Amino acid sequence: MAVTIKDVAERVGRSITTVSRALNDYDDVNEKTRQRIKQVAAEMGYQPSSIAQQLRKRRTDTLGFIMPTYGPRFSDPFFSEFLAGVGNTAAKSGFDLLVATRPPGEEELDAYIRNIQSRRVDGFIIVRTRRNDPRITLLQEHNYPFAVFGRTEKHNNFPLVDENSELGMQLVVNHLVEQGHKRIGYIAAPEDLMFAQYRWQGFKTTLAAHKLPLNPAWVMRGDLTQRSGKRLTHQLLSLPEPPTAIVASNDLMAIGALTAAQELGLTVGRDVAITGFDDIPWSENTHPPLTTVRQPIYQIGALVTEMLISTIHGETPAKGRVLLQPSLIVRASSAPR
Amino acid sequence: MAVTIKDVAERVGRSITTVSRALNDYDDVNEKTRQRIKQVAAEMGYQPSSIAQQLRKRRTDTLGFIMPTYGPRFSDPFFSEFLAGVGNTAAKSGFDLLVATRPPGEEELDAYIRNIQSRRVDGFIIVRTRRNDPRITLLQEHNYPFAVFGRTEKHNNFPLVDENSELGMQLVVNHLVEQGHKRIGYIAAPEDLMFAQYRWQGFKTTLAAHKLPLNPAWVMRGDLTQRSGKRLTHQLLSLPEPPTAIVASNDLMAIGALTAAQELGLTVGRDVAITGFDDIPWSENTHPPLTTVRQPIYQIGALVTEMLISTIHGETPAKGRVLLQPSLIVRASSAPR
DNA sequence: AGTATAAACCAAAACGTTTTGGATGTCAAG
DNA sequence: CTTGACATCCAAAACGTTTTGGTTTATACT
Repeated sequence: MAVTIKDVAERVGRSITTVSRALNDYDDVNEKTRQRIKQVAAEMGYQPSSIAQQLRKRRTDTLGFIMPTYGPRFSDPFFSEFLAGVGNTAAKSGFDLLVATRPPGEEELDAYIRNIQSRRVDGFIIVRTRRNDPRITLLQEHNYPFAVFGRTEKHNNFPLVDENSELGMQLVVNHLVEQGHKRIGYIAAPEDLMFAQYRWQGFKTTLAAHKLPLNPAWVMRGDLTQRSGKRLTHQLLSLPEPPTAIVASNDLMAIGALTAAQELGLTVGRDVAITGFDDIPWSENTHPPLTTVRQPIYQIGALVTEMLISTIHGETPAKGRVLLQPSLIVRASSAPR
Repeated sequence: MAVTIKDVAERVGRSITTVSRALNDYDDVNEKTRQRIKQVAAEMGYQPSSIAQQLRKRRTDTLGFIMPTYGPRFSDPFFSEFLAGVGNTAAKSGFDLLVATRPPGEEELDAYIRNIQSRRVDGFIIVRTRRNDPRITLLQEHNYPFAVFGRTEKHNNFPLVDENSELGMQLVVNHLVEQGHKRIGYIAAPEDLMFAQYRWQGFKTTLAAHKLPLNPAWVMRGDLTQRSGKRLTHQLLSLPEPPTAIVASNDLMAIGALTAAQELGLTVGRDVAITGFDDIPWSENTHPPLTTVRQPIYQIGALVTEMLISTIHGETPAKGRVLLQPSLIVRASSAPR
């Protein structure tokens, strides 16, 4: 068995109380004793049992992150970067990270309930908010700390970070209009995802601001994968009067769109413009490179984690609601006509 | 505060012992009492405190996974897929997953030590083995359960999964030779990574089997990123007598190589062949699509997790050492000449 | 000498479980 | 009426900490 505080206490001939207090730098222990205790503890390789500590301190110093995964071969570049942001920030504040992967739905919610009721973590990080998000409802009912990436329709009396998607889309549409495009199509994200709404709003509004028509036939809805981007683009470009530019609501679908356009013998950037949203690393190296909107995922992960830790500590986070400004990355997929 | 076993006990007018035994289906409690206890527990939303359970049971039912991350904007498609395999398998056996992100080195090893000494997890999952891997040394010294993805040079008396990289490279080289290539270059991975060795071995051996020359000038060493793949390919193709095919030891570098070749005005697949290794999702959609070797990352993650859980349970895993057979995926980047 | 003050230490309680080793009551058999 | 056997229950210990509320001893001050 591992070495416990009792072993150390016996070794130095002091009580476990004194050992504990020495190691935690209380000032009611003699300096010499403290030195000796610290030395012996180090020699013996003593580390307090985190479990016993958690039980006694009534906190776990652990954050929960349940990743919504779609399908088994799940490989979303979003998550590894976000995870790095969360993990590094948590570690900096002495927090551990408990990660699980669940498809959205009942199983997912069960995981939340069990983790709450068994007090396994001190709080949760929520990503990819959905309409009427059941995770948020649940956590609020239980009065459990959490922080969110992605706006919601509810009263936001909880810490939240989001990108300004409307602005992002506005930048995209403005850019396309500058390039002379007048027939602009759109590939939307699944309706229940909150960001789908905001991006769509931004698109629609900006189009209207330019007094450009919004042909319903030019609007498709995909499931965020390349495959669906490709399929829908095939449809769009086969219309009698196809759009000259296609705005996809994420990079993966835009990349699928690139493929589709090329399969139809079109040169992207000249015959048709295609744009994405997210700026995943891949987008820099597509053919042609993809015009897109950059979201600083790593920083968002870090920020949302800081906010969660503040609320766990009982502080109201300095900023309760942050809207980050995205930037347009212009690349060859929307080159001047 | 959350509801404890004591609350349930008081509510049903039984001792906490009886409640505990009822919920755990011991047979020394009256069937009626059990029913009632279970019902009340459910109504009250009682879940045993996982921490108290862990303390008492002397196990955490938690696996540790410390991801070696290079640099802050870290986004390796390998990890999200692997993580999904690990996470889902762990959940199936009732294990949680504690994830951390550390750059290889001292900090990383510290994290292992602390987690071991504070008995935070029951075992570790190790990936991307390195030469003389200090993580393995450490875990063996402490006699701590772990399972590994990637072979090592030590006696393997621990569970281990790897792909047969030699075979993978053999398939690649055979394929290129069939296409008539005689001058084949190589972009190696960092020397301290074990898989770098095996892939290099496979390459070298197969070349020799075909009695083909191995010009030292055609061998470069990269750091697994696109950037280095691109840079090194520039160098390779600028040689007075450049190779006609370039074998990269992972997909990301191969993708960098594609870019470099195109920048030099070459048509990949016709003027020069380029191959990768891993078959990340991206590789299917490069221009041209990348010939590569498929590793079933998700399954590997699942398998290595099963093995770890077996060893934690004190069983010797059914198969202590698994070598998976990769398959060659031929795409246009190595089209017939 | 007596008393207040400070320094150094510690026993015991508490956190919420599971498990050990009975205790109690009932019923049937002798 | 006694004895066993069985069913049902439970008090207490243990897991390894931290914290509370002390006690003891030495020192300084009247």
